[in-house]
Amino acid sequence: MSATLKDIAKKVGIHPATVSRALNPRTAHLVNPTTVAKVKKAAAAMNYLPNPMAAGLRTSRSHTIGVVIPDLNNPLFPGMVRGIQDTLGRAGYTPLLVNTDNDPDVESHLVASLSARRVDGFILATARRDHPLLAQLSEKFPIVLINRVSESVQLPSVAVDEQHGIRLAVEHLYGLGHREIAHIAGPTWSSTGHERSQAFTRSMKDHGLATAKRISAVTSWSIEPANECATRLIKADPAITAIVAANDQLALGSIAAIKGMKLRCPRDISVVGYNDMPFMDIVDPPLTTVRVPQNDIGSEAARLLLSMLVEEGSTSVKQVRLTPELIIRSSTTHPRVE
Amino acid sequence: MSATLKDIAKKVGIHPATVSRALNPRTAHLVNPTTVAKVKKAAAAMNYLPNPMAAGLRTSRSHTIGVVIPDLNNPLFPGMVRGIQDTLGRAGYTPLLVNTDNDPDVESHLVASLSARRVDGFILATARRDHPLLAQLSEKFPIVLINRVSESVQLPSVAVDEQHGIRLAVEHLYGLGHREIAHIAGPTWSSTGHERSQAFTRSMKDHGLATAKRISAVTSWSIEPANECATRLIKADPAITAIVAANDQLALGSIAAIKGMKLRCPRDISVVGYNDMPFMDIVDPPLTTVRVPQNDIGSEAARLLLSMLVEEGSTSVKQVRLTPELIIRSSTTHPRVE
DNA sequence: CCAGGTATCGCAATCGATTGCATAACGGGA
DNA sequence: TCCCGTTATGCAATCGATTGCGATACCTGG
Repeated sequence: MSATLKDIAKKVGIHPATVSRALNPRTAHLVNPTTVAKVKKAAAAMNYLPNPMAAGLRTSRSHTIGVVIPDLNNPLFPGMVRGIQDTLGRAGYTPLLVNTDNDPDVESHLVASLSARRVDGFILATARRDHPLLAQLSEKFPIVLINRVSESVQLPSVAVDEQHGIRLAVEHLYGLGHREIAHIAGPTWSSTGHERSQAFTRSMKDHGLATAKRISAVTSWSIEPANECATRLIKADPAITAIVAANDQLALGSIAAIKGMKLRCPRDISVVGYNDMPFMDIVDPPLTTVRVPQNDIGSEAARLLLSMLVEEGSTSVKQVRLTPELIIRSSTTHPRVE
Repeated sequence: MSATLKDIAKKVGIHPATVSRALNPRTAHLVNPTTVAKVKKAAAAMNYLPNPMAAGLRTSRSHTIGVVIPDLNNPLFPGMVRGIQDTLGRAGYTPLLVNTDNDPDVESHLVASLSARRVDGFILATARRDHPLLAQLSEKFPIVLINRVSESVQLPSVAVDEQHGIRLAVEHLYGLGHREIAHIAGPTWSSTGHERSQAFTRSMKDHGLATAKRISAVTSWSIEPANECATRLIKADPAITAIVAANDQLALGSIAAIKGMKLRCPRDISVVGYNDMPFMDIVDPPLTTVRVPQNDIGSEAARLLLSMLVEEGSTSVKQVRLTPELIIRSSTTHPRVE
């Protein structure tokens, strides 16, 4: 089928081993520059493509990275995947992408199947605050967490400065005149949900505002539960003039709740989201939200993992935090004066 | 590291070849059932995982499929990817996902890199009506096209019955009383754009409606060009009361155009989209659109490719068409009576 | 002119699973 | 009893690239 090292060797009249060395940049200095040139020409002429299985079998490195995503349909993730693919591809690595549907059983099954494929490392976006799988997995593979972090194990990660992001949201609302601000928190098992909730409390306190009974957590990152949650919150406390949602889906659910109660957003209640997923600029109303650098998270994580792959020894655990940015649109305005 | 066939063989006291046969369902009948049992138990005990590189090297099959997507950020595709992953995974295959950004150069580069990885086949969502790469690629690999089809080469494909989808849209508008209907067509280089445009003309003719100067094609599947295009169309022909857009992005662009001209959708002009991407139910206004079975397209394509992988010989080219469905929301209503 | 490098390259083993062929054991029919 | 056909298993080659080790040739300084 495709040309092999042996074919090239025969053509040039040298030994396959020399061809291998000539073609490998790391060992090319061991072979005469003129023969390197001849080999390269021959290789190009026969359009030689190295067989990764043969190389991988010998070196036991597949040049392959397992990328585990909770839900690809969540528009937050494709951006990260893009970043991962780009920088991984540039380094000669191929990502193997899988979906867990937020199901731990599915996850462990898929991780097992990726291990069977002998991936060289993992990028995981599925971390829970306390995640049993992570500890044992991190002993066998280099791992980088993205978007979320783990509290049970210290692992390399690339995430967002949640404190900063939430502060941006709160200060924006405060600046508009809001004082009665509520928070629809994400699931408590996820670090993002937890951190953003904590950050909300802190930011409010910084402004001398209380949060008692103003925080309600949802059990999944989706619209419907947020709708119910926000409805309950508003009914229990009609003084609320603004909501900080822990992500865009929850913001959309909150807006649905507001509409469902025959109120208007932002006239009656302002809403701020988090993530800035695609199309958040054209929903009704266009969502004010905290934009996270999705692409950068992905590429940064890939870079981090690649560096771990070369320098095996270093035990330092790098934990990167990227800075989010507030995107002001039309779901926020001054509180109504009555 | 991980246990090998030899390890198991030593433990059970037999030859590695026998272990291989015992573990392979296709050859297990060649070995004594009792030793099969012993081998399986030992394999499980040592939690043996076959090395796909070694197997692939010998058999020259990687159990890997290249999946080429134009743009993962387009919410249409993650659904298909899901379908592909599920049925491919069930069969022991792993998809290798790549993004081309709709750039032919990037595409050929990525396809080359997937070839180098020795994928067993391709699923391509990037087909153009006349696609030079496809012919040569299809000689070397089994290929299935999804979403789009190719006209220059007859290739297996899984797509949508565009005629039916567009007819649903036109009949819906016609039923509401619209007669002055325009079409924002997709890029002419894509089969979907072309077919939907043709289908629009045919469906209009079936109702005795003319389409002269009522069709305008855009050069990329994105919002901004559609905005300009729709603006031009409406300015040139203010009698228009409804627009059939060739996909949801174009519909969103059309709605932006309508708003930009201080008109209202659907009061002044109704708009129908195509695809039913996520969140189309919460944009402003919620979009009436033709829903395509994204998951089914993916899983059907995977099934098709898998069947091609087993029965090498058959030269029949299966071309599947799935039936779309109209989702009526709030971007369409009766035309205004003036 | 020779010893000790150094540059260049060949040899052969190796990674782990697969598979055609050979061998051995066994059972039944003539 | 002998032969032949199963059944079960072993043997060894093979896939293609990598790499430690050894061999050769050449070069330089003493």
